[in-house]
Formats: sequence, C-alpha cells, structure tokens
Amino acid sequence: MDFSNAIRGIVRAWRAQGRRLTAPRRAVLEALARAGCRADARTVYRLARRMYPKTGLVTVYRTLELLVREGWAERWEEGGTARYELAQPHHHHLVCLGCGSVARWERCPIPVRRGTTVRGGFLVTGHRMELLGYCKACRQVRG
Amino acid sequence: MDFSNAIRGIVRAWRAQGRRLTAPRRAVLEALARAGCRADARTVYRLARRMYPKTGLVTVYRTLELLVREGWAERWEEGGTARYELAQPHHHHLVCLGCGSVARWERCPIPVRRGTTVRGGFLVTGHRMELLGYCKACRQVRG
DNA sequence: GTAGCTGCAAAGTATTTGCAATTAA
DNA sequence: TTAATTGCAAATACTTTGCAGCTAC
Repeated sequence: MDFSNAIRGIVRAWRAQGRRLTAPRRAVLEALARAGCRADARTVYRLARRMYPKTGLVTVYRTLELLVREGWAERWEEGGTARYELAQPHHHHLVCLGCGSVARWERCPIPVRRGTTVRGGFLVTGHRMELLGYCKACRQVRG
Repeated sequence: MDFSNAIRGIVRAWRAQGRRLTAPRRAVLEALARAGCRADARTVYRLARRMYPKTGLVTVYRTLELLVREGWAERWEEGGTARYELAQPHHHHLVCLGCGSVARWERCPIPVRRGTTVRGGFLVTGHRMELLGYCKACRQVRG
C-alpha cells in the first residue's frame, strides 16, 4: 500500500485551512501510513518517535482524532483500545477469531450505495464492514 | 422485538452446562433484552437493578462478557465504552453521524455466505456491518 | 456440602484536559 | 509577531482483579 498520495492530500488540505505543519504532525502522518491496518495510538507513537523523537503521546492522540474528525482516518475500537488507519482507498477487513489478526480486504461486496435512503428516511453516506472467521494459519492449527 | 425466546434458549443452555441461574444473572439477561441496541454496561446495570436491586456493576460486566464469549451477545465499542446487545435475530445497524443514534436494521445486504473462503484461505463464519449516514430528524435539521 | 457466583474495594489501562512554553507562518 | 500547537502532569473514565462471603444445586 502506498499512502503518499493520501498524505500529500492531507498536507495540502491542512495548508489551505491554515493549519500548521509541525514536525510531530508530519511524524504521526508518516507513522500512520507505515503502521498498516488498525494501529493503536502507542504503535503510531512508537513509529512517530523514530521520525521525530520528541513527539509526545498526547499529540499523537490529538492528531489522530483530528484526522478522524476530518474524514482522513477511521477509528475502530477493540478490547478497550482505539485503533486508527487511513481511510483511503476504501477497504474492509478480515478479522481472525483465532489469533485476532486483521487483514485488509480491498473488495467491497456491499450493494447499498451512498445517497440511498433506507428504513423510513435514513440517508446512507457510507458503511463499514468486517468479515469474521479464521485465517489460513488458524485453520491449519484447528484442523 | 421480543427476546423471550432468546432468553429461554440461554437459560436452557446454562442449565445444561451446569451454570447457576442466580437472581443477578436473570436480571442482567432481562435488562439486556429490554435495553435495545447497543446498551452500555451502566444502562444494563440500571435496568437490572430495577429487577434485582442488589445487582452489582461487576456482575453485570461479568455476565455480559460470558454472553459474548458464548455467542449469545455481541460487543461493540464506541467512544471508549463497550456496548452490548443480544445477537439474535441477525441484524445490522444504521448509525447517525449527526446525533449518534443507532437503529436496528433487520435486512442483510451482504452476499458473502458463511463457509465461503476468501483472499487466500480466510474462512468466513460471520460478519458485522453498519451503515453510516443521517437519520430523518438530523436530515431535517441540516436541510 | 461445595463449587460456582457475587460484590466490594483496589488496581490497571486508555484517553482527555489544564496550562505554560514553544514554534510555524 | 502571534495564534496554533505541543508536552507534561494530573484528572477522568471504563473495566478488570483479588478475595472473603454467599448460595444454587
């Protein structure tokens, strides 16, 4: 996955909004892109510090929340921990009930389109889905 | 929604397993059924105490986790809070991005069946989905 | 009778907030 | 210059755990 386009887009939008492009923010962006699917704040923090060691955990939280609020990132919660990832390109997840691993799945089998209205007036603007099951490795162990 | 069948099933299964049907557990079951979609532990606690006032919050947590572990209930996490609901009958959710309300949606538009294998060996046994958008009330306010 | 269950209080963990210092533009 | 941003430390919120007493079976 190459997220350089996504990052460029975010940087451009932030510039246009008058937001400041600080070193910690750049580090969090880069870290989020490298972290893969559903990284928790601590993971992003650890990666961000490689790029800018003075980055603080609080700034990681604040930057991630900013990205979610503006739609650049998605937030998932699992086991009492928030997890984040870049939203684009659209994708879903395969969640293994055996080992807990989460894999990216770029197909989208959901036929409900944006702009559709369902169940008495609910306007659909998006969706999120996960397929639950067992990954190859766990299936081999369980037989 | 009538959950009396679900509750009867749970009680029967617990009996068969040798689990004890204590007053707090009955209260939590009943409370969960009455609470509707995605009730947090405190809501279940409050309702359970109406039926059995000595119910403790810790027991609520423990009973809910037991139900999730055995597949009777589903756990969702939102905003740092775990939310629970009875899993049967199968349904999805309409989540309003305006007011945060969550409505039950009994249709299932997902064509990926249990038992299917996707993406190099991942065996699908279930799924969860939510449609994001705006409820009728919020659409009227936003115009 | 006895294992399983309960509830209190304490501990653990994740996340948010107040605020003075810092810094990008 | 100056308002946005940062990071520390403290506060908050949710959930889990240790353990002694209780109770369904």
